[in-house]
Amino acid sequence: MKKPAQFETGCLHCNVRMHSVFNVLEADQLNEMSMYKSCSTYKKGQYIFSENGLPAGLFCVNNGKIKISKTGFDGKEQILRLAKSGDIVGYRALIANERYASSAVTLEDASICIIDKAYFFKSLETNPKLLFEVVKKMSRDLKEAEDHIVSLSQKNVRERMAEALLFLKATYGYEEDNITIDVSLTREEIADYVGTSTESCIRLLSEFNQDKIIALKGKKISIINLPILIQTANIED
Amino acid sequence: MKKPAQFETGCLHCNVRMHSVFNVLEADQLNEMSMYKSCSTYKKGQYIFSENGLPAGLFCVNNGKIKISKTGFDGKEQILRLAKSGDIVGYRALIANERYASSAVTLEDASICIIDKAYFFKSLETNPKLLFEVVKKMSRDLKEAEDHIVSLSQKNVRERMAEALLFLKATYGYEEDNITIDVSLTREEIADYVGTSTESCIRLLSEFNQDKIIALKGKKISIINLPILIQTANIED
DNA sequence: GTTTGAACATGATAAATATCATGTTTTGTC
DNA sequence: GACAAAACATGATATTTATCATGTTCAAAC
Repeated sequence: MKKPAQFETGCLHCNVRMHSVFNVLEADQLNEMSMYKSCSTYKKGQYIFSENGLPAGLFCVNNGKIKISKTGFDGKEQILRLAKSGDIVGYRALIANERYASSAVTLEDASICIIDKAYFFKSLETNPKLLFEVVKKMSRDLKEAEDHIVSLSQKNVRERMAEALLFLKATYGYEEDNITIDVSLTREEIADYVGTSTESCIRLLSEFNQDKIIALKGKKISIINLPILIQTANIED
Repeated sequence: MKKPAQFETGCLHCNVRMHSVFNVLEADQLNEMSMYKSCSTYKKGQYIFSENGLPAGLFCVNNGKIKISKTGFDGKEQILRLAKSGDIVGYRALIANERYASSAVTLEDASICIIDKAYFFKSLETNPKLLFEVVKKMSRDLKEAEDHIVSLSQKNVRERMAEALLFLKATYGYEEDNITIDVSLTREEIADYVGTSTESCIRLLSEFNQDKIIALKGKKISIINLPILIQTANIED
């Protein structure tokens, strides 16, 4: 695997800063942080960190899409979460002072910064607002995980598949055409999120396609009939 | 449902304080907190809070066992977490300033304190150590939830059932006999944690019983052959 | 102590989904 | 552009697990 290439921009001028936990920092704090961060570009499919590794800092996605997954006992992957520009990645293990319990891999070429561990901890201590931002992020992730548990436990594969497509749409949004989900995942990756076999995933996508709920073009999925998709997902509330 | 009875003890003399997030507080802080908390006793089966309710404060379990669960779209319950003496309950919604996404119900008679919301927030702001304790608790819950996701997604019911028994043992420990898990759950509740039907749960427990992995006496479950149970759970690492 | 509903139990059956097998298409690389 | 490998696709089959049906045991309330 290639070594990530380096690039540097000051945090003050970071284009995604306002959509990240660092939106609460002042200009001087951002300038200080720039001295303790380094940025790298990653090719599609590269590992940002892997299960069991020791956190050296906090990753912040500048650009690109990331999957956070965990390998089950038989080698099968489970995608736990997805990240995009402005998201912090690998924060749980860092804060808990543990080894990584999951891996992060780029879904496309990406540029990602890493903020030095010691500096980040110092920032958290001296800046309660920042800590609170991280807490809010963790709170969202926990809620999402718990919803995923209920879904895996109580819904059938068809419902979960519809839910997964809605989740992808909510996470990455549409392309310019306003119907195509702006991410390319393999059928296997979708299956690894839904918690099913690759074959079942393929079959269900084909069915949705035939039923004119979605349209397929390679790895790109367009949502043709959103109301029916929502209905298929059996969303409560 | 009966109204919980009141009782009060100073937080400074609370017997479970050192096993809670409040272990980082000083004597004067604990005395102050006593003025903003009230304690109640709950009968088995009473709701502490329910889905969609508004948090009025932080619950802290003084004594008793609690299940935190979420109702799926068809009314089926999913147990997300279990709590015991010293645990805080309902903290996620409180901190995120949201309505409860789950319900908490006592599994046995319990005494539970509630700390005033405004005071708790003030404490978090003025005491980073306390906030950090809450963060660590949330971090553990998130990790547990993610492990649960992998388990639900990749393990069969038999493996998950074995895992659930190990989880119950890890959470509540043994009774004086050193083999009986110190909690009484109905078969339905166990099924609601495992993510299976009540019938399958009953069948599997009977099997484990016949295979001399566990022993059943009413709702009490004793672990007879721990190594085999661990093996059945297919724990990685 | 009797009653009554909940919890427990077990067999039979149906449904959902995984697995296996095999073939086609797409994609990336030399 | 040829080639190899990965990804996609689909049918057949096996397995797992839920559901339905029915009966028994247990426990709380009067």
